[in-house]
Amino acid sequence: MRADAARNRDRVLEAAEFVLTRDGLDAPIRDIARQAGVGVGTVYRQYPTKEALYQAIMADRMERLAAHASSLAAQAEAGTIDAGSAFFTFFDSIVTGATTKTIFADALTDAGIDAKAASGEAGGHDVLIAIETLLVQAQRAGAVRTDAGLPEVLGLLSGACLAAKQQHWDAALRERTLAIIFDGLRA
Amino acid sequence: MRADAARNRDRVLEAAEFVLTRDGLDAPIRDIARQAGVGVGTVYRQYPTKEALYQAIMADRMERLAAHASSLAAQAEAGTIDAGSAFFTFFDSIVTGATTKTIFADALTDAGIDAKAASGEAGGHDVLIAIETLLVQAQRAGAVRTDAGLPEVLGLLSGACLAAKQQHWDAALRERTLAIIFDGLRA
DNA sequence: GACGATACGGAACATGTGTTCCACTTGCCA
DNA sequence: TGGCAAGTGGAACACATGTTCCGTATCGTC
Repeated sequence: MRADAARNRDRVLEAAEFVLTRDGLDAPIRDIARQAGVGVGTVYRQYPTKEALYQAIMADRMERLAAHASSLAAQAEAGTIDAGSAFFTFFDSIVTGATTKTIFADALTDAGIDAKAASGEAGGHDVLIAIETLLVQAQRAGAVRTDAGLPEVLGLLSGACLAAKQQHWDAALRERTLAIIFDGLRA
Repeated sequence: MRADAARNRDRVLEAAEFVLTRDGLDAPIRDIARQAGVGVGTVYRQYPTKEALYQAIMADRMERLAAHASSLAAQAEAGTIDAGSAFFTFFDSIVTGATTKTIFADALTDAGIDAKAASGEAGGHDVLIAIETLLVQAQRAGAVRTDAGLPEVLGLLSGACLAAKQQHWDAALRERTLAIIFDGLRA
């Protein structure tokens, strides 16, 4: 691969993340290309379709999310933090992220749908596995009711993300609303 | 107004509700016209813009929703049913409706945004006033925590609607997820 | 039944956006 | 440095969809 091609690939990915995060999924490819300072042809050379570009960004986001969740799970396992805090902190951080980076909400929802498609055992996304780990740990620690499964938690999580996104929750409203959800989730 | 014009106006409204409910907001006007058995010109004669058509349907829906909420509020006031049940029943029926009639979720969210725009006193939509009445009654009856305001309830409500819509909740999942939210809302 | 006004249908237009294509440019290697 | 393969930019194309327009059909009245 030529040096300029590699440079452009990174610029396109960066620009796509920026623009999609700002404008949502409906952002035109032309905007992404302009942001990256390249032509649309260059974007299409890297990602054959808009869907592919979107998938690439989602995969990246999901990976980071999974890493965050795994890190919290490991700390909880080690006893550095308690499992309940780990679970609720993660939940909160996702919703907070969704408020500003609107693409988060859709991503999470997509993941949830994937989860349903591959329901039961071999859950598709790493994020989902990581979230389930946090959930189970919190339940073992007695911080979360045991009759709440992954589907319910994902429903609450993406619901909160979607509402936060569409209604533009401020920090105070987010805190109060999450407090209600968290109280419902407790054992 | 000519008789055929009046007949078509009703057919268009009916078709629009059907198609928008089935396909969501992105449904093309042509589909609505075809469903109504008229040309697009006829649709545009009744509603000068797609937005106007959407608003007309939303207004209709909101009116019915408000009527439902008011009816429950009146029953609760009269002591026929208890205020807590009235509130939670209404909440449940909205989410159930959103699962099949996907337009509900967007409508509710829009209403919520309107509410924020006209925040404070003279809340715009009748539905919101009716919901707030149900909420206050339930709080007076000791069935709902008093630190939950209308914004929080609307957030939870539209969040649940949006998640139910996008993740295609079945009845069992809806019931379990709402149980968690309701537990969080209780005093 | 005739006639004017009203309404209709759907082709045509405007616009936005995903995708392709190719003449031109640029990086790499000998 | 010269040559060519790889890469680029953006015009052009394809297509979906909101909206307008007008020749034609229909309604209501006399």
